[in-house]
Amino acid sequence: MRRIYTPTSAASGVEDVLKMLEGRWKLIILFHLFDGNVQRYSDFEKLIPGISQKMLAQQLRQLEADGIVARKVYPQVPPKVEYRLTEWGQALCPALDALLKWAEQKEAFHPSEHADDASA
Amino acid sequence: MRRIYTPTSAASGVEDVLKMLEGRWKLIILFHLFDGNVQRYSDFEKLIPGISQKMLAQQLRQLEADGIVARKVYPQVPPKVEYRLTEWGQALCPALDALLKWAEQKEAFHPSEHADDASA
DNA sequence: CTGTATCCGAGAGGATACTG
DNA sequence: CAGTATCCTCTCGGATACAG
Repeated sequence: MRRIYTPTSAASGVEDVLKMLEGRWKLIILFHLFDGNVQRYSDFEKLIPGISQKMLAQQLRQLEADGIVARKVYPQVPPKVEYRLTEWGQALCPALDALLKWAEQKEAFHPSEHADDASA
Repeated sequence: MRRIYTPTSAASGVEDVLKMLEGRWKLIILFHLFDGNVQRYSDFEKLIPGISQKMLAQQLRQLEADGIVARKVYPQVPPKVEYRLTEWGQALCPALDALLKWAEQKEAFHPSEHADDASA
């Protein structure tokens, strides 16, 4: 019995959890929190050039509400806020890592899709 | 050096690959193809009650175009079409598995969030 | 520095009808 | 059976301005 995914028993819960990772920036944000990394709001802005403040704040809030990311505010001026993975969030690292490895394997299965035109 | 994710070198490629998994149904579909499972169009309709035909076909096409899912058409009537993971798609299984394990760990970190009403 | 508020366009996704 | 076509709605996400 190699079945790992049982639709009737797990699907409902799995879909819920999966939704927490949806959105254009969630995974990207999480990757930058990988491995215990701690980032500030402004760090993300630098690390993820394409993201808007609205999206960054919004995604961060959702991640926080879902218990994946922890937000720590330092009561000082100017404000300082740190983001890091919660315990459960860190449990996501193996999956993040597997995803990364999969991404890297793309070249192995689809070599030089945008071939080297250097030879021309 | 424990860094696994290198923004400057991998981000561009990783984001691309990550996009292939975005969308409300992609992962769900993939989970049903887990472990070498082969499914027909109508199987998915039964397995994923909430999905519309449009979305099912569309997501399947994209997955196919991205080289994650293979589509096999049997030239007969009535038509028969089978879907399965490509080689690269199967390389996703470890990640899918890790995601599943993570989802299951939710209870461990957030026990009985919707408390047992059976006691009432 | 770390956000929030508002407006706006694009596209995701749903419902329904139709076809080879 | 396995889709496609069309329409419609709603949310996602970007841009800009403002605030504690």
